[in-house]
Amino acid sequence: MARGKIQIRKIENATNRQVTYSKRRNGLFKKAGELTVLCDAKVSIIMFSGTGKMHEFISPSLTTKQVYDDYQKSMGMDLWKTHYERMQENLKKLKETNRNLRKEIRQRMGEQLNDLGIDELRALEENMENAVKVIRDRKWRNVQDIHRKLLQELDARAEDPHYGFVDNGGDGDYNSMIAYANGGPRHSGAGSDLTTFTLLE
Amino acid sequence: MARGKIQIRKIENATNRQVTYSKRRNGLFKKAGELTVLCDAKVSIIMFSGTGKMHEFISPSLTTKQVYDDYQKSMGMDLWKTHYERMQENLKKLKETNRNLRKEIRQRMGEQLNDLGIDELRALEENMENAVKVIRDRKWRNVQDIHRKLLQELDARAEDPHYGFVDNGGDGDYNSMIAYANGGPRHSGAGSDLTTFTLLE
DNA sequence: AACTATTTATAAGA
DNA sequence: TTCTTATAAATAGTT
Repeated sequence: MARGKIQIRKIENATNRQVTYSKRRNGLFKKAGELTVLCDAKVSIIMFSGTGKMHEFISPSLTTKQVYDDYQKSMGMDLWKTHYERMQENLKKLKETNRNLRKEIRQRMGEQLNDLGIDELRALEENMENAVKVIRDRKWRNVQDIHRKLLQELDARAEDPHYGFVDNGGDGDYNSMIAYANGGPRHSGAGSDLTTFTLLE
Repeated sequence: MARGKIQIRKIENATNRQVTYSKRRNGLFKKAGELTVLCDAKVSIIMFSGTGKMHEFISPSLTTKQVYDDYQKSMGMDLWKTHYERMQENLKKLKETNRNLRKEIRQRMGEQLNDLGIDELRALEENMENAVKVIRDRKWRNVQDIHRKLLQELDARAEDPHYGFVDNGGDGDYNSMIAYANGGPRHSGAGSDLTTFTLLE
């Protein structure tokens, strides 16, 4: 467009190409600025040179992110936004659920009972008593399993001439095992060894 | 830029403004296309007219999303990605926590005890027995509150000549209240009225 | 949408 | 990079 017409095809000389890029970039941005003012329009230009350098134009009082969000809305492809919003809702629900679960556990530990009416207290008591029965029963079944295995072990030793059968005075593995299952060494103080049931953070 | 110079300020006549927008938009896009070819560059233009209509230019073999992703990378302002990733991690943690809380509640209801060893079973049993005591105690304090209020009410009636004192045969409010608190009408079947303690979805 | 007088952009050279 | 300038291109106002 001056001192001779040029063909619109890639400029082979790298230096010329770079110079032309620079000049025309300025021209483009100037035009974009004029368009913004003359026609009350919003323009965003992002460009990368052949060497990867980035340049941008953005109409005053706008941000590129804003333009891109509007662009997505305009395209109906605000995929990202809906995804994001759905996620945020999900997060809120999960936190709420979490609070409720923690509250229920606290109540089942005998704390924070103020919110409960008498009906609810009675229902909770009954439910927990039943559960304790189940747990106690399970505990005893465990003990019996251990007992049975222990006897088998002892039988095996008795039948195997490799092992000598030793009577250690009635306080052998079996009895101590039962004692342990039935209570074991109690810890002092209010703190329990209930590590499994510590509230999670 | 022809038939007279113009000032670069908003064109007041709406029709003229619209026409100029259209013409200059074409000019801008043409320049962008030439720049793309001549300089081996990548250009993305997004623009909105004053009336909100969107138009875009994008160098061939590119997508606008691609350009904006590159833009973010170039700016180091991967605002969304970190935000998004943080959110996703948060979500994962909450779900995990939730699973653990549910499991603990199930165990406290006497279900899913298989994962527990004998020590844990014993600790759980003890913990729950203590909790049941607290709950039972709280229940009785509630009953006593109700009792006390009832007596006050009856006293008030007795002292107020407006109310006649009626002996309804020993099965009045007080006794039925106590009976209710102490067990009340039981529901048949396995289903309980434990609505408060239903696991949340 | 076309025309065209002018203004503007810019290629090549310094 | 910037300046210069001849010339190509864009476009404001008009039809």
